Amino acid sequence: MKPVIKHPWNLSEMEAIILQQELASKVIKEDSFVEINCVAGVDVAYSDHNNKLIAAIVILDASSLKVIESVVVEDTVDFPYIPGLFSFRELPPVVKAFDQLKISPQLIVCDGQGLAHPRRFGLASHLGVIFDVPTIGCGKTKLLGTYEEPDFNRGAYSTLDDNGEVIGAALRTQNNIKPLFVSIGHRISLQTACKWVIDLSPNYRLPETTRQSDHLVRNLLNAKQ
DNA sequence: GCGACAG
DNA sequence: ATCTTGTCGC
Repeated sequence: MKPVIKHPWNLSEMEAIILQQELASKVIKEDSFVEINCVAGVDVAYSDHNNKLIAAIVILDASSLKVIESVVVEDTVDFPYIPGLFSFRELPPVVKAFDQLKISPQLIVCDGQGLAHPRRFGLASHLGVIFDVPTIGCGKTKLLGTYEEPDFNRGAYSTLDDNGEVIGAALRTQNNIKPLFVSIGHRISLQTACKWVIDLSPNYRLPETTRQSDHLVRNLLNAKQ
């Protein structure tokens, strides 16, 4: 699977911000897909000693949640961690990993925000726009915005707001645990995104997709030490 | 100026 | 992300 939009990644901070502003206009904030059979989960881990990132993608069958394909890629990092420019650090190895996949998913679940971003273009939106595939942003913590504590039962949610604009939701994926911050990535509405995240999180805080890819990268890191 | 700040 | 200390729940 290859990106529809190609652009350089080795940009200055200012160039990266300008590119985000250009690409942000391409984000589709409504449901725009036909059928979702396979869902991909993406996660990236950091190799301690060397200067490497490890990206893992897992593809699950949408109805059974069984893993049907997975790929792990190790790559160098050159972009620093800057809040708001996260995708320029973590997406290059993710794009390489997608290139090796046989199956093309109809939905991608990301560990990182989508619209819940200062320029409304977090990692999930960035990935969705360059591949033109529906994506959902899932953050364990928020980047910005305010929210009311949602009810404590699984499925309860409250909106994440920034200057009166709804940019995402604080969604309780399991009873009595911290909410997950869900936002639109691309080609999906917030309502549909939350519905998918609940369906993909039967036993865990994170969706099974990102949980499985998290396991993959951790196993590889442990095997190397 | 001060605090906050996806991973 | 990773590390650490203390607390609570299973």
